[in-house]
Amino acid sequence: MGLRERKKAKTRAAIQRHALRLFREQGYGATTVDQIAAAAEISPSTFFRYFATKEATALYDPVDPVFIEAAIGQPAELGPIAALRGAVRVVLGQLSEEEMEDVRQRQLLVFREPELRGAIMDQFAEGIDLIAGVAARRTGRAPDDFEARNWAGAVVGVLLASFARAASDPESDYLVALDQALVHLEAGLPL
Amino acid sequence: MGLRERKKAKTRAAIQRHALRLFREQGYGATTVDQIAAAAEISPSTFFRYFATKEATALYDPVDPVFIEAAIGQPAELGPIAALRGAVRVVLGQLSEEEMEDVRQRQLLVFREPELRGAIMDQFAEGIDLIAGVAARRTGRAPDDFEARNWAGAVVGVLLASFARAASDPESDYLVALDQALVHLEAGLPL
DNA sequence: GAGATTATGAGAGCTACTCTCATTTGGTAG
DNA sequence: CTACCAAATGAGAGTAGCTCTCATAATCTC
Repeated sequence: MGLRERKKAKTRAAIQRHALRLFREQGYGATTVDQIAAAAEISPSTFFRYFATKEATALYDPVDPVFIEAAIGQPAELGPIAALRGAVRVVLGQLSEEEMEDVRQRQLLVFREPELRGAIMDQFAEGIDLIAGVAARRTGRAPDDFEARNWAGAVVGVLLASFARAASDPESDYLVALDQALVHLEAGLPL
Repeated sequence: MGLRERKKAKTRAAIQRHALRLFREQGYGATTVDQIAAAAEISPSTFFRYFATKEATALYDPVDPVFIEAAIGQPAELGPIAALRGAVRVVLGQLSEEEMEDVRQRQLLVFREPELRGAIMDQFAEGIDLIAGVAARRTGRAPDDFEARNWAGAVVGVLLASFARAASDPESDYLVALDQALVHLEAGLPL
């Protein structure tokens, strides 16, 4: 990696770090792009070269692709839910205490700020596609199989409910809740 | 209802009608609030007195509250999924051909435009609360019961997946797909 | 019909975001 | 080391969503 690439990565990280700090300190809406740019010591023009929107600074999550990899890499004999649970365990196990906290902070922020909540949707729409794909492959179905997509919708919905709950109750251990949610789903969601 | 109220309702409807028409004709992003205001023959200021955001003109759905009413009003002996399916049947049965088409058009629009897709999230977050509440009442649980909320998350996720599918495949009969999705969910989502 | 409410329009102002162009900086070939 | 090319940056102008204020006009109440 040349100097150029390293500098870009550093600039990107600095923008996000300052952005998240400012969001936490003074709220998302009250923070302007100009403030973020000033804090990161770049021009406002440059800000938009790194992040297409202000939202994106809060939404960009380097963990996501890693998680998908892990889900695909789970042993083939596992059912799709077991594979997801395994992936969660593997990925979160690799994160340092500090990284975990960053992930959690960003999730809470995104779920609490109405302006950001909206943007989750796109990620979840992608999530359905990805999870349906993983499930279809594991059960030998076509990638656009109706039941696989339906199932993926339920998985994403369940995760969503867990995140929403975690955001409104910061005390809860959201990893435990998330795992319970998947177990309940695996059992066919009895009520 | 006095003249004032009637006029307001008419203005509101006119704004939405013109907005949706313009969105369809030239796309959501390419339509400015000024254009909508001009088409509805009001000032741009007045536009924002009726709709807080441009998005809201596309999202406001008079059918939603009716649907919740119908779900609550279903016979008590039905399971929660059966109650939802019944509510869908009842509500859509009451709509005229034209109203159905309006509802469908707006749903497609919202799911197709990335800028709008985001805003669905808030509605779905509310949806989880509402559906969890209905389910909890029907099964004699606390309103914030973990499993009821988890189940509601799955329901919402499944609906989401159906809508997304319908938006990308306009030929499909999305009412049938929606019902199938609920049946599959009721069966515990076997894969 | 007079006075209190409420809806409206005009316009100024803020901020997210886009685009263009000149300048600087990093990589590379001779 | 120099000369050149490509990429990164900053400055600034412009668009559009959205807010706020204030004056005017329409509706409601008595």
